Amino acid sequence: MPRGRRTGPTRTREAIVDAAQTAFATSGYDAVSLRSIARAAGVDPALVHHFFESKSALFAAAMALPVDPETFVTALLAGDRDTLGERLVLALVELWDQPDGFRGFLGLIRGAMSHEGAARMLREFVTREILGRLAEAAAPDHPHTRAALAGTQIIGLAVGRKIVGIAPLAEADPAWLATTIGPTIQRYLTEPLPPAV
Amino acid sequence: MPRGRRTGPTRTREAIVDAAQTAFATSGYDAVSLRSIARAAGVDPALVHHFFESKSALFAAAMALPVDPETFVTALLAGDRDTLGERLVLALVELWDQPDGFRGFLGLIRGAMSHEGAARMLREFVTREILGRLAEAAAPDHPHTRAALAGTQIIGLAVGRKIVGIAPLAEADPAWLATTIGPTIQRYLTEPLPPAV
DNA sequence: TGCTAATATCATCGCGTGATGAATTCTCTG
DNA sequence: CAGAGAATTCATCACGCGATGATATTAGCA
Repeated sequence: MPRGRRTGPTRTREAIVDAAQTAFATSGYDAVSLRSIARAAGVDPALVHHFFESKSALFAAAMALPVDPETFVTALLAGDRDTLGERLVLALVELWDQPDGFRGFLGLIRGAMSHEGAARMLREFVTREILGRLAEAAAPDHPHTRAALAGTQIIGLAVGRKIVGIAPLAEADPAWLATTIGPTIQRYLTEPLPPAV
Repeated sequence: MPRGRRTGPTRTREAIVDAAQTAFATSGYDAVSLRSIARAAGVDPALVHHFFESKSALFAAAMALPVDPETFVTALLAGDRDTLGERLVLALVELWDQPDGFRGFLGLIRGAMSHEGAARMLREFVTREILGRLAEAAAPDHPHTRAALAGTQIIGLAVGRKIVGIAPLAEADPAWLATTIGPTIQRYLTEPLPPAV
């Protein structure tokens, strides 16, 4: 390959992030090498280091979300509060099912299993950016606890459907999942909680 | 170190499995090296290969469960069917909270994120050995679907409490979790499901 | 036009990896 | 008490890793 800068506009950085998203979402954090990302992006390995200080910096960049959480939450809150759970499940599942829809989120989940930084990102993102705001708007009391409870069901669904691939879930219709699992979320977000012990 | 077989009875194999369980539960699959396991077990790396054909064979051996599923399930089914969900959550959380209680299961979850073999083990174990049998006993229809639904909530709880460490969950009292999350499991296992689409 | 900064390649370092094979010492059976 | 087989160590292989630094080419601004 010729050395030196290519002529014309440049998309290399984007290509690297793109390849990294796919790789992290597919294989987690440790199993992915910078070299394999560079290969997938059609790029020299050293370029990855040129654009991103380290592997973990690239990981953080790749986890940037493809959907604006603000818009997402606002749209959900605009509808009927009694069906918030169902609509959240439906929206998430459809998002995950898009080929490029939520690669970042899946990578985040995978990464969180073995990487404390990713675990922190997942924790903060799920409970603060999404569920925390929904819980605050939906019920006055204990928004953090409600968000955490709903988070367990959502993470479990994501793992079961998109990562582990438990058959009845992986193939289930999104609408069916919404009517089946939605009420669980609804309960966690809005119904009275047992008193703490 | 002197070469050759040590005098006296031998516990090396167990030491290796033990160290592997801890390591896999703590860090997942890829991030764990055979050498680090050998180091933790106070053993020569080549010994690991002597006892286990490969890293993945060791992983499989390490995932062998510390609790007999048969006994576990039977005990749960002996109680009141209406509180099955609560009792299951309570039993699982208390099991996970024991220092050595469920290292294997946590490793399995972590490993499942990046390792297809582990994902298969998790899938089959959770849905067949535990939840499948509970669902069959608790409700006549769609045991597989019910087991999968309950599985999402349980995996999500395990991830949230023991891996990602979402604060309100990680510190919550087991009994409180049982009364809060138990009804979700109960619903998935026993209440009428929406018709498939 | 000329200079700087951004983009790109290449060569290489040091390290840890999983795996293998030979050598050594012990245990156990007959 | 001999010999087979199990348990253990050591030396080593080939490889892929993340990272670094030198060098070449182009873009964009003065």
